[in-house]
Amino acid sequence: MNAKNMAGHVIRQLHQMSTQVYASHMQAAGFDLTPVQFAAMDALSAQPGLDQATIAASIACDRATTGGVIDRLEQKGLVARVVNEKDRRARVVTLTDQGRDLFQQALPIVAGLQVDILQALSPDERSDFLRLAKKAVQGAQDGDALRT
Amino acid sequence: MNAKNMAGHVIRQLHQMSTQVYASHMQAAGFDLTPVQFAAMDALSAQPGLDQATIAASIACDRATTGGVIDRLEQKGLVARVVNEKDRRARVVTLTDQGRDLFQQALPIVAGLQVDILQALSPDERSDFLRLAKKAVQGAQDGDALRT
DNA sequence: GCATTTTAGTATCTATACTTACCAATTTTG
DNA sequence: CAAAATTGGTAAGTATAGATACTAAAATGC
Repeated sequence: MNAKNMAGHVIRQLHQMSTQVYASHMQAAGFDLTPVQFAAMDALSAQPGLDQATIAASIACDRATTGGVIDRLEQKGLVARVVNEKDRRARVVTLTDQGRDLFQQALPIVAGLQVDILQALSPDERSDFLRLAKKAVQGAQDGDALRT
Repeated sequence: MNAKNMAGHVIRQLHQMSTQVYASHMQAAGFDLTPVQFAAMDALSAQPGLDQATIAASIACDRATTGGVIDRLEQKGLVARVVNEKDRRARVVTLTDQGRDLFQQALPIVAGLQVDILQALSPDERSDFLRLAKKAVQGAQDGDALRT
């Protein structure tokens, strides 16, 4: 059994390829937004005022990583962070006007590049792959692989 | 179209899950070896004396990343690095005796945990998933997604 | 055979991503 | 209600992962 054929190795390469496609498309479209930064903005667009821990759960990162992501979004002026008066440990995060605008512009680009990530697969294969991938992720969260 | 259903996001989660499963199994078995470090050792086990650029191509990392990986393996005493006298730019990397031993011990653990990464899928689904994933990676390398 | 280009490796910078440890605030418990 | 446990966020440390820029060495072109 060669390491190159192991599931973990193939998944890692898939991930690298995916971020490459994302980066090249987004750079070509003039956006300075990483995949995780976009995911955080997507979560905030759907539910404004989430705290960082809830964002972390939504984008599947831990609290420390999410803190850094929000830091960078705040530095770019795309989100605002305010201490929650009801629970002074938590910070309420919202998109700024600029953040909302940028997200709306980026959304069609990000949605459009998804097909290019799996460009080598036919439409049928793509939907098969996505179904299996989602099932694998879902099953792991229900099971014991991702214990937070 | 929710970001959570996009291919890129699902693939990122797959990757996180995969590294989690790897880390927990390897830690339980008493190994201090990351997935990429293992992949590098696998490449060196199959072809001793590779230079770093060839290792980089083999494990699908760039030269800078691979340099760091080899640094850490060298610090642990698992690989040795010598300047190639034929081409003084290149460094010939080989597994040490200790590295070879450790790799042989780790190999069955790493091979065994691959099934747990896709634990939510049936055997048929697993092989379908791996076939599609490999095709997607392969197609991207032939195409224009991963241009080195 | 010398200039140009390419290649191998390193260094630096940024961005996930996780761990552990810590502080502060809130909840739970006895 | 006070002690204990939990939770939200940050900080420090380590490991990919890539971009860019740099040095040194080798290959190529003319």
